[in-house]
Amino acid sequence: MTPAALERSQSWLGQADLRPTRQRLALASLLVGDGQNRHVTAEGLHDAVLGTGDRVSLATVYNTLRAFCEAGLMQEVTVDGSRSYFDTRVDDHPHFYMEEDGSLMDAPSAEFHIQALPDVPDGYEIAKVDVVIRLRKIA
Amino acid sequence: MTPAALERSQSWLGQADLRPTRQRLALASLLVGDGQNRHVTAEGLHDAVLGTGDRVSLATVYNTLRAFCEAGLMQEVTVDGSRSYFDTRVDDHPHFYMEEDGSLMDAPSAEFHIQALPDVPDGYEIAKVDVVIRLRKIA
DNA sequence: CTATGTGCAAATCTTTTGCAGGCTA
DNA sequence: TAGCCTGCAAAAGATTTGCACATAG
Repeated sequence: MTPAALERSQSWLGQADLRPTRQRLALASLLVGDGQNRHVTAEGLHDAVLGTGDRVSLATVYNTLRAFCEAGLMQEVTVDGSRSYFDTRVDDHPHFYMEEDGSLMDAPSAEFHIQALPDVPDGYEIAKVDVVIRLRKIA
Repeated sequence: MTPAALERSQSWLGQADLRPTRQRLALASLLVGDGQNRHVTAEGLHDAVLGTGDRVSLATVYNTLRAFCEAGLMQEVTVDGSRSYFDTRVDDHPHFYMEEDGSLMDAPSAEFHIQALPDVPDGYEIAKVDVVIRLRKIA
């Protein structure tokens, strides 16, 4: 982990008053160490952290991702019934989902626009609008 | 099951060359017996069929819903990581999801419009655009 | 009769939880 | 030191599967 990545990870955790433990720093540096947005699954992040030589249990990866979401550092994105994805970008934005390999990425939202939303039933308000654009490889 | 519901169920299965077994007819009549669209979970449909007095195993409900999807009679909708929803309406349309009780319904799509979609990465084409409008009860 | 369906129980897969021990502030 | 974290293994929940029996065409 570079010094810059360490510092980013520490301040990211600090924002949410989460203690900078070894495991959290290891995960945070993979998530925000380079300042880029990431979309990960628990399994994928676990593999990635093992790849760096750090040892973090899968249960801790799950618990930590959940803690990051509760702290508002990440958000969960539902695209595939069988797995949860976690996104380091926390505003409401559309996603591309590659059906081919199950990867998820941000769709350029500048070019995306919803012209009109349907009327919401009485007594309800919109919590969030999820847009997932499923992509298929052209044969 | 009314004669009309039976006939609708039979022709629905017939469209897809699925044999009209007792279990499939029982499920189909709950899904399309009255000509309305339905959004169900496997568990919910299983409870419903038991409520009518018919006996269908939960495994068969799962297998049958999957068969209906493969046959193009229904589509799976992903809104909640922990459960699958199945929709009898098979075109691409937006949904309302009530976070409060986990129910799913069609959003009036006439009033819904996407003005511009982001550019799709080279080599890919859009398979489907999923829009889920999450609703929260106003306090 | 033969290929399809069905039911049950067991297997799978992802995610959560209980609890004993470890570590940060 | 006190409370928060972590790891492990076990639990939990949703869905799938193997296999023997049943049934539609």
